[in-house]
Amino acid sequence: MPLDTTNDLIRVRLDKLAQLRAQGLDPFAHDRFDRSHTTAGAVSGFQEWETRTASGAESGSEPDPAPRVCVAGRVFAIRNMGKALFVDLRDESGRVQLYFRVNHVGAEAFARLDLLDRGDFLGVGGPVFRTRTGEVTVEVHEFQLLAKALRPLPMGNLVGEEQHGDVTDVEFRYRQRYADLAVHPGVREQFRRRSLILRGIRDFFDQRGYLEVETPVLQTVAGGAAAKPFHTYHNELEQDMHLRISLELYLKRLIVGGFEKVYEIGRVFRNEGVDTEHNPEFSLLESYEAYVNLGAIEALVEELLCFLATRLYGRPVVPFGDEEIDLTPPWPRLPLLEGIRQHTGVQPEVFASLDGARGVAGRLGLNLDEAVSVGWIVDKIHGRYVQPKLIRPTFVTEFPLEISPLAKKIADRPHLTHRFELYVAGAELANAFSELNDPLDQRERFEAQGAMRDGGDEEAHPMDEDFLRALEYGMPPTGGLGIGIDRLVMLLTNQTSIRDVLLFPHMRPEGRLDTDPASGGQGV
RNA sequence: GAGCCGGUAGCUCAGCGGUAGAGCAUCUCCCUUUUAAGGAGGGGGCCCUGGGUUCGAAUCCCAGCCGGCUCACCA
Repeated sequence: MPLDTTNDLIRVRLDKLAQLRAQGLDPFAHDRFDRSHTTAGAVSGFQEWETRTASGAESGSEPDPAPRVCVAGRVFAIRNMGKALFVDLRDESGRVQLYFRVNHVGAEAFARLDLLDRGDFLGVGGPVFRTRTGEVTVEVHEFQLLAKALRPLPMGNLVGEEQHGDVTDVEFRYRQRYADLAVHPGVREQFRRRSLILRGIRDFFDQRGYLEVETPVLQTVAGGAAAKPFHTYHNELEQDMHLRISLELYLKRLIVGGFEKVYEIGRVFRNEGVDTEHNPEFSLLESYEAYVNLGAIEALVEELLCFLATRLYGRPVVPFGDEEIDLTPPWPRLPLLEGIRQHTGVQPEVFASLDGARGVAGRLGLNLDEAVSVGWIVDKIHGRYVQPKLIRPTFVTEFPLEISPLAKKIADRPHLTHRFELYVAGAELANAFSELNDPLDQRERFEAQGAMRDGGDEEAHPMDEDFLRALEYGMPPTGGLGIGIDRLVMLLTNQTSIRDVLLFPHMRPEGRLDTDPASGGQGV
């Protein structure tokens, strides 16, 4: 939305900017400000000086002068007392109060403070003292306006750590995250924790000798998951391309190539709906390790979650609403059909035939339009009746073959696969297989998926000849893991909406922001 | 995709057929250590958009846009 110069609040700010420039004081001309302290550092430094001089007075030694500081930040509140003026200044570290007085800065400079607005960036210098009301405060002797805010920030009143009359409109906060972040230290903290989790994941895998790699985002065959891809086009090559929907197939190519432990944290794109648990682009962690089976991957996930929770909370327990979830291993293993038996009373034998499965699905009130296979039905029943009950971490195991085209068969029950999905807090958090490394079997699976694709299943796995060629060179037995990072961050930070763990969640375009397509304004 | 709820000043919200409101913010004036908020006075609106009903619509009706929640689906 272009700057509305008819708006009073904005016009006043533009006017003040013009006045500053007329005085040769363009705030946007500054390209640096040397800080001696952060705001929090200025306060703590002063408090240390206080205790030092208090003990110095007891021993009768000469007192140090009060510390002088240079601090910079955004102005959050201005309290004008006539010939004195107080400002709340905030930076990333916290806040400090500023005290301006005519005879400290001079009448001319003091008058210039009329041109200061909430939201402006200010750099100041002067000694620190404690006011009569006990607040540690910088007595400003010099100041520079470092940048002007032409728009008023969406904030209510702020005094100390309290904030009143805050912006609560979630649409505003997601669309204008910059303003949300500027005004809400708690939101910045949320994303700092996300970063900490990412750092933790890397530390975890690096400590275990895994190699972090990067694989293509632009692909001609987008596979490795059941999802619809985004389409794009390479002009020069005149080639249709897809954005990747998973990392799987390229990472397994690397296992073929002789890397024995690899992982990637990457953005993937799925052309599907948007809600509190889904964003069209999201971050996925996948790891592959040669010569290990599913049991090793279970142990790996148990360790990873405990490691991350302990980093954040000091113990392997995460908050969940007003309660807590204990992540201490071992976590229970629950075969898929056993979970369904426990929560619906339907016996596993019923799923021996498609007709039996369809009958149960109908009785349970499921929409059968797409019920093309037993596996599909089992998955739906699980999603609806079992998954929401799995609050404590649970490995659901023994997935049907037809919904697991990349997982090894269980030798004595070839309709099932060596696969688990991890559920915590009623949400799927991880998906892992003993990776199918038999290229002949893999080709049959792809062909079966192709038949489903021909049958109208847009999410059936596409044939990938290059991947098959890689398997044909030989891939060792391998354990693979996938974890949705955003869901993981939601779990670890007790958030119920994926938008609150994404800095810039996907939103429909704002009507009036629409640019002329001919001018090429909007990307993607 | 369906149902329900919402969109009014920079922010938070009230108003729900009869001149567009409040608090904070903003502007002017007074005040040299204030603390959500000293005192006095002033300005500020495409009431989401487009149709309709009506003497008259922010308010009622229809369609649409954007968002939230629930459900269906995908991680």
